Amino acid sequence: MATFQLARVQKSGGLTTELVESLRAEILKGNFKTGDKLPSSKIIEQQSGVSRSVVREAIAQLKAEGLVDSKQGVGVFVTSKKNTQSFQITKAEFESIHNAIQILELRMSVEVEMGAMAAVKRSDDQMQNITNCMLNMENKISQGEDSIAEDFAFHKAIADASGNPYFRRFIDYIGSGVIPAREMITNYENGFGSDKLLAVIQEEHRQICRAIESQDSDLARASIKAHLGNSIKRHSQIEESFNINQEQ
Amino acid sequence: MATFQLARVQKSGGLTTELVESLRAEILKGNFKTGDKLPSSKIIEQQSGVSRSVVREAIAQLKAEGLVDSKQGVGVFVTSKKNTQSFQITKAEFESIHNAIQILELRMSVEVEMGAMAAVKRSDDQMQNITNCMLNMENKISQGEDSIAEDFAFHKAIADASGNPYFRRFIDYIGSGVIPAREMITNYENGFGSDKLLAVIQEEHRQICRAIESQDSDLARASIKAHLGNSIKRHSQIEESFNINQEQ
DNA sequence: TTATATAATATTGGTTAACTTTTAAAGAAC
DNA sequence: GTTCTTTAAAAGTTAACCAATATTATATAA
Repeated sequence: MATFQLARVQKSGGLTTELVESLRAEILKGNFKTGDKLPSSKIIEQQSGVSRSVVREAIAQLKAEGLVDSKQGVGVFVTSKKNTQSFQITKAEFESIHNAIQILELRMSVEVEMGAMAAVKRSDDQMQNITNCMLNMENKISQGEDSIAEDFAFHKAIADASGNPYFRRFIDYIGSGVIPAREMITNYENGFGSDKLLAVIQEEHRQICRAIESQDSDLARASIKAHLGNSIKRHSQIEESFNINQEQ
Repeated sequence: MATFQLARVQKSGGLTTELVESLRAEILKGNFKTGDKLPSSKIIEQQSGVSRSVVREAIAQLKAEGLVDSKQGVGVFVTSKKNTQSFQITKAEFESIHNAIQILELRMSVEVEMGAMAAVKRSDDQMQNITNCMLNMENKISQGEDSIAEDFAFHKAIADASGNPYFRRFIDYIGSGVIPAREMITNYENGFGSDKLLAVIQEEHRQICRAIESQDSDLARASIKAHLGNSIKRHSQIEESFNINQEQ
């Protein structure tokens, strides 16, 4: 059997949620391969230190995700088909900070090249659209209103300028999941200066704009990498502070 | 509150499954609208005649589907189930050369950063796996056999070494669509030296291997970019030659 | 010895009941 | 009217139990 080591779940967002994420991570990491039998409920109970109900609910969620299947009297098995029909990320994944960071890494890899392509291929109209989106966001911020949708629109405008519709489709998909998750972050960050943060983000946007406007693909790459890299850093800090709070 | 009438579930395929389907049907039928609060566990127990655990597991599954969300002390609410979208590329798209080029561009953007991360984060075991995949492909080629699956495995091994499961999921999805499309290309290229082409590809793979082995992320980026960039070039040439043939 | 029935065991499925934590709402105090 | 306190309702969690099912070991018969 595959070796495995579940983190002893701690209270934060519900035991079931924690266990779901822990198990899903193990499966996705490959510690349980397709067709493998998961440890029995009893063993998972002991390893994770939770009750049977929690384990059963966690398994129920993974079943609904199509990641595992169970047979009475036998065990729970990792599904074979996993993900060849579509690329899909569940809502719960978007809302977990740890997963959100990894999703951001994927998103960053796409947007970096997307921005470089936009710098090379953009039309004047597309450039105007990008600029407008940036200004829209600036207005919202100066009025103290929520600017998440405008931020999203800015990135979509760059996707359009890349001339490759698959970039746009990818951003559409990833972004729609990121939006609700981001509200959590924004709420968290209100504590230590959300205005200042928005000013930083806006300056990053301006730099991206300039790079694409001057058709400098290397600068576009660098500025988008910096922009999303900073976002990843902020998420990491939140994750760390959560861990510290838990250990108290 | 919305009116509802759950069928009294009977044993057939599992009580939980029955209840999940019953509740999902009610929601999809519109008997519970977006934002509505579902009846409490207790009431569902009574109406459907099952125990609390079954109700809770059913709710857990619906949560995983993104159809509902629960708040402790308040209730379970129907979500704006728009999140059931997914990133999907049809078979026809994969098989069109023009789209295949654009899909390759998306794939390249992901693999470039994925390779850079793999170079930094890889374990020795993961490196060994990458090397093995490369050697497997080499063997297949020298024996004159098809090596598409081994090529795919090589890229997946790098995805695993990146430590980010979303890279692996993305490559799994994109790659599974690319495989059938690639047969077409290979067949086409048989005309002007498939052996020579495979030797080139293999040399590119060796270079990627070396970059990740020496943990040089910049070199990894460059070598993967070259590798997939060349693939894009070949596709472009085929596209052009098709166009020329059509114009004749 | 080999084939088959039987019993023991392990595992998921399901029930029940009690307890904990969170939330919202109703009152009480100011 | 505002703020604090109490209280009830709801989801979250635990524990102990029984039922159904599949595997495995064991005993029995040919």
